[in-house]
Amino acid sequence: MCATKRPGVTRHTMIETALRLLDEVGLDGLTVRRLAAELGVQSPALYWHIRSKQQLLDGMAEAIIVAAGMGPPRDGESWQDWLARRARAYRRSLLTHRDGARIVAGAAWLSPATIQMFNDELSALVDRGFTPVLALRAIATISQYVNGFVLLEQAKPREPTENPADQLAMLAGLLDGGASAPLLVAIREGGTTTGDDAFEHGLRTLIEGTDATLTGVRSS
Amino acid sequence: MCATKRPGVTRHTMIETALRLLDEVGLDGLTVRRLAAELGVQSPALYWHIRSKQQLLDGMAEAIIVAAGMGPPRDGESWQDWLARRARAYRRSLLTHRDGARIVAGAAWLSPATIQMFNDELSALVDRGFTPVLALRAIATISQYVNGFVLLEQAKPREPTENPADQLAMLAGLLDGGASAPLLVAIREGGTTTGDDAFEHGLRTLIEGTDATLTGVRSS
DNA sequence: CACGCTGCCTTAGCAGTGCTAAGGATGGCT
DNA sequence: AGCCATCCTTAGCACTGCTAAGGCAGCGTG
Repeated sequence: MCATKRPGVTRHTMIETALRLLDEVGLDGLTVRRLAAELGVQSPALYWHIRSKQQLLDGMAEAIIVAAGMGPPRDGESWQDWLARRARAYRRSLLTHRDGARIVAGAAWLSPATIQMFNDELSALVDRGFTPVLALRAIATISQYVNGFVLLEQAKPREPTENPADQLAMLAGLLDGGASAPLLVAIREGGTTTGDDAFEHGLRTLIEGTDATLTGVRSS
Repeated sequence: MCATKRPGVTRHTMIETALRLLDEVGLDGLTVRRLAAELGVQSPALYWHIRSKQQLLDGMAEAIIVAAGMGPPRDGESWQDWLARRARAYRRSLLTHRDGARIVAGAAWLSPATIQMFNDELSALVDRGFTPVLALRAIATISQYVNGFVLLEQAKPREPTENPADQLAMLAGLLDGGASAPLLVAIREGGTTTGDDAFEHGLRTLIEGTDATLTGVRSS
């Protein structure tokens, strides 16, 4: 296998170049013609290597997932630490490329290797006291959270939100409680719905909740 | 305000019709021309009422959010019950329309009324012992989870997944542990990553985690 | 050596997209 | 009656993903 004879462009270079191009122009600007130009060929040439653009996007999604380097926990690592590390790695990988979350959200991933890895991860959780169903749901829930989180995080600011201070003032005029409205207080005290702090909060919440569920199951 | 003179099509009817059309043709099939035809006009006529298609999608997103009927808790409702009810209502509303999650995920919502409601919700949580930042993050985290969950839930099955049993058998051949691979056991025991049960699991996890965080803050 | 065959790429073009420009019709107001 | 704002039309631009058909290299075989 892996018999790359000597074509100027392969599936692999396509995906690599597409991911690089993605950071420049964003998902909406990533057209087949633009990618072809970047590869030094005409656009229909790409359809020799892929069946459709969606197939290319699927490949990019898998590359992003693989790049996260997830997998079973290390020796001696608690499942809490591992799940947190895994979630952070996943988010990092999504954030690495512009619109990364949108790409994996719109893909029908599931390469055999990914499934195998997923299964290994479940095994690790089962070894640590999870039932198979609980393990599946724990990982799925966290993944769904990370996906949803980064998706909002990468949502383009529709209008470059002029001055943040102005915006706060506008909110104060709008809301009932004036400057003491909880939303304003929260924002003033550094509360955000994106960024590392907000992510860590949600992640901690999920892991603590999983912990509660797990001990509940054990004691029953 | 509300001076609808007598145009054949208004912003409101556009959004309503677009949502109905969405269920038929999906987000990818929802074109301006198709919508115009549905309204009995030519496509450029719509641009008298909206500046761009994205603006239409934003309107649809807000309609979906408003239709969820969220808002502050009822009298005597615990914050746990309320957050759960809110999350379920949100998911229901997203599921009501095909590709609903994709639409709200791609929108820059935030109408003044929505912000006001959001602020009221924070107030309710603050009344029940949350700090403003904690309240903001609790609601944001849950919303992000719901969004991510339904997004995957509504992801189109790329190929209509022939026979489920065949697929299970194929997985069994693929995975290391054979038929006893944790992933297979989980699936066989009714574990899914979409559907009501999976959703309730993640929701419970999040609320229990929030509970833990809250009591942790209180006791410190 | 000439042949044909396969792999990779080209040119040309189709159907469809969001959106704009310019003008026509219809009504209410002065 | 005349004007003007409102709402819709026709025509068309630049662009999209994708297909059809052909060309041109390099290979193995007669």
